[in-house]
Amino acid sequence: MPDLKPKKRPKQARSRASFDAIVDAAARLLRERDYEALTTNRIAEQAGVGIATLYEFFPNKEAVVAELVARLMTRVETNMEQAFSEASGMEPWPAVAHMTRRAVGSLVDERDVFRVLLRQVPFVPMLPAVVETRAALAALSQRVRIHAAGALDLPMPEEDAWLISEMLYNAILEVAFLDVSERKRAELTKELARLTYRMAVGRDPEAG
Amino acid sequence: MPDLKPKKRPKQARSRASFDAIVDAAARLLRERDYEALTTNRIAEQAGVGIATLYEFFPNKEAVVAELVARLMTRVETNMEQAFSEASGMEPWPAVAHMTRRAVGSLVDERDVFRVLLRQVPFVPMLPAVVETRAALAALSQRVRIHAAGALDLPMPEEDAWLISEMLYNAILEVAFLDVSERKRAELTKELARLTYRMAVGRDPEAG
DNA sequence: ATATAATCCAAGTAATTACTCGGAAAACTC
DNA sequence: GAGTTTTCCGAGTAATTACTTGGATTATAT
Repeated sequence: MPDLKPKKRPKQARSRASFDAIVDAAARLLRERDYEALTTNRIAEQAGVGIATLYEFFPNKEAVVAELVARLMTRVETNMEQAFSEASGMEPWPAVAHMTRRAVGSLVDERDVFRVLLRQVPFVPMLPAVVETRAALAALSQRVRIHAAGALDLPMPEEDAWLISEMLYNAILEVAFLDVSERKRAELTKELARLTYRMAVGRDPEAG
Repeated sequence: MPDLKPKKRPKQARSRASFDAIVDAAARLLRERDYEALTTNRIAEQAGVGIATLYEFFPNKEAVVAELVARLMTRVETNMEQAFSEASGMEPWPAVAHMTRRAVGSLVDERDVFRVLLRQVPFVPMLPAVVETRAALAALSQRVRIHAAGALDLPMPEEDAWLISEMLYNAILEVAFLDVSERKRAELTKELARLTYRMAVGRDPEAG
């Protein structure tokens, strides 16, 4: 694995602009092409800086991608933490619906970038920012299961929570990546929350 | 998209061996390295044939990968069809458990290859063989839902079936990819089947 | 046996890649 | 304003890539 940290943080306003332009350019390129087409020379060109300027701040191509992922994920994390605290006062079913909605919502704007990063770039799913966000989803499903224990509890609490969070995570991605109207996406998101609740609790949220 | 069909099928035994050696070599390389490291020259070298021999049968690198995917997926499809017919006489819950077990089982042997192909190679998830197998999973979840209608039916049958199959598909992959004992994998697989049943039917398979 | 078709291949090519070099220009420090 | 640090960059490089060429070798057909 190559070094994924920027080799130098910009210290002046001018270079901070270059640094940001490089990261933004990488995102812009991923919006329109595959990861395969993402080259350092193209990033620099798109960013309007010389290729040597890119290597002034990043040790290699992967570090640029890692920085982009970090930026995207902090937005997602902020969103999720906020949603989590909002949901803390809710009943289990509205809480799950709310969290699911926010999770999908925090991905849709940049869905093309997320799709390439999370589904094509080998090292991205292993990045701390991504791993931590997935862990938060596992915590959520644990919490729902405890708060609203079903008629029959699940026999393997940890494993089931892990499975539920894996399924939820992947389905959130799929729903966010879909190219449908926002109305349709909202419907699918609600159904996804319902299915998650069914898994965790063992009965439908609208059942007696 | 490049042409994914082999440019020429081998007609003699000698060339059939070369053809197979090329596909096998690609699989062998993917077992140990990323897709990025899969090059035509390396494939030919691993296969013990000249690079020009590879291009005698395949128009490009992607066609080799597509042929490998086709071979891997026919084995999965055969497995699934057999499992499907076996499950046709069963009650819904044993049927789901059986199908899930077979799905995971048909991936584990080549999990390293499947992981790279399905999670890193952009065009593989769109290949007909893969799309068709996923469609079969959607049909399964539909069937379970109808056969064992829950206390409260799902409000959006098609969308819910799609969501369930997406979640099941991804979870099957995750469970198959895990590096755990076969005993642990069997436990996880059963729990996955249970969660799927909960989603589709709205109650636990062991509940009254 | 001869002609035809299938199979093989090592060396080579053109393009692309990630990344470096050597130094100029601009911005801070005192 | 002299000196120091930061920022910038385009030309260049070494390595790697997918793929071609031109022909040799082997099998099949008649």
